Amino acid sequence: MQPHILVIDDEPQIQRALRTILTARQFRVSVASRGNEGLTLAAAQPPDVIILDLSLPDMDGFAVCEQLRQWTQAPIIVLSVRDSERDKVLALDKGADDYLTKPFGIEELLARVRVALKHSAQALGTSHTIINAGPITIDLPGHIVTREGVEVKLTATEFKLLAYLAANADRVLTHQAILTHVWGSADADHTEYLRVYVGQLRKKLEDNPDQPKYLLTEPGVGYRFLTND
Amino acid sequence: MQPHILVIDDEPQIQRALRTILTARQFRVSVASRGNEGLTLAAAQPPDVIILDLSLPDMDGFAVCEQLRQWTQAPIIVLSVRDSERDKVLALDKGADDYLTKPFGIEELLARVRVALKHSAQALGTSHTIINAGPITIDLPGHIVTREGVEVKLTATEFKLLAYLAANADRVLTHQAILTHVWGSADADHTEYLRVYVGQLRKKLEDNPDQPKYLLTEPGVGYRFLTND
DNA sequence: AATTTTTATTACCGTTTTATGACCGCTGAC
DNA sequence: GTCAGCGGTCATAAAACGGTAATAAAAATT
Repeated sequence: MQPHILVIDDEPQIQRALRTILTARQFRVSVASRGNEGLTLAAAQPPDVIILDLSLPDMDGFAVCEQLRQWTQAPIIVLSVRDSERDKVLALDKGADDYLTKPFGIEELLARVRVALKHSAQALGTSHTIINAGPITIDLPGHIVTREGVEVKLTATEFKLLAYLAANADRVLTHQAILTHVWGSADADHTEYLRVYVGQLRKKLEDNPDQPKYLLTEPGVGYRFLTND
Repeated sequence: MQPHILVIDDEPQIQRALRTILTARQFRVSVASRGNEGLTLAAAQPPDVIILDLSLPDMDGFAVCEQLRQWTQAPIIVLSVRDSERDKVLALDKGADDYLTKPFGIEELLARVRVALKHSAQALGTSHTIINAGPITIDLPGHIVTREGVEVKLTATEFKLLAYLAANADRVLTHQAILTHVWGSADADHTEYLRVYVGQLRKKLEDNPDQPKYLLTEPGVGYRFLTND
């Protein structure tokens, strides 16, 4: 299957140019003019790479980036007319993978898209937006978690934690990795947060929180979300 | 453990600047002035991120990139005075993950290093380094050890020890080397730890712990993990 | 401004793990 | 033979780890 690229940019000439060039290179292309539209499209058809313009009519590009990162790890290439270092650092720290200042060479963009695709190929679970594990269903873009069909209400942090574990299902995630991803690198040593929040998730999701079947502890290492295929 | 960054650049002032800044940010830094030296260093101490200047005294930066990609997937951030699109495309297609034109802002570089580290962390989680020895299977990233298909529960230290022995399979590892790697340099002389923990591993892994087939003692020297049946 | 929800933080407890010492047996040197 | 040194085994106290409940602080809602 051809890689799928989502372009979020409101300038018509950029839209046209990118669509033409990317289609010519055999990519499947979706285009959104507004941030919200982009988020919806991304959720409906998970792209392999996202090209995101920072200046959008309806919302801040940084915010779009942040929102996307709540549930997808697809590479984000940010485009912007602004060359300021502050913007670059901010975008990259909000989860962007690359930052290109307009005007840019089309061959450079394509090369950077190739790099992004290489990365997205490495990160497997990216394409699944809905994860199942026994009676539990996690709709990542929709921020909805259900157990035996009924919705389970999770707080923002609980969801972020579960989303990260589920996006890397069946793999061990170290305390460090989880903490830096969910709480930020400043809290990388607060393993007590993990104990508390994993406990809360277990209480809400597991049939028998004492003997978890899905949210497993890997003693001395971290945690793992089991999907029991 | 602090992330390790390898800088390959021959300009003394860049060397100095990067070393200072990166060290201040708690990274472990190695510096090479020539391409060959860089390749050797990378092999000796695999870095988490490589910062590579394209213009080197002894060899072409593109070639260094290509060579590195033969065996490592560590993210490579290319630095160059040349802003030409051709160079960028070439470098990225040769395996670089990012391309920064000098002069660059130090905060931007740091942000891009953070992005690279994010990628290298992900790559680690997905690569399936599995070691086999007779009935024993060791899944290093998964932290899972099985014997005849059934999972063997190991403690964190037991696993760390076994992982180190298995990662250097069939080679003799001295008491010193093992102790510094698993327990840290402070405990480098406590060979009694080794006796105890190797014993525990044998009990859990060997068919006949008295006559080990895999976890061998090298009298007076150290231990060796055998994979050859 | 008051109330509720969420997040950060602490204290405590049971269990597991780790560090560590005592003891034992083998092997080679004298 | 015996003794020293090395490696293996067993037992155990101390420490670390993970789970849970409670509470304080902050944020969001009303």
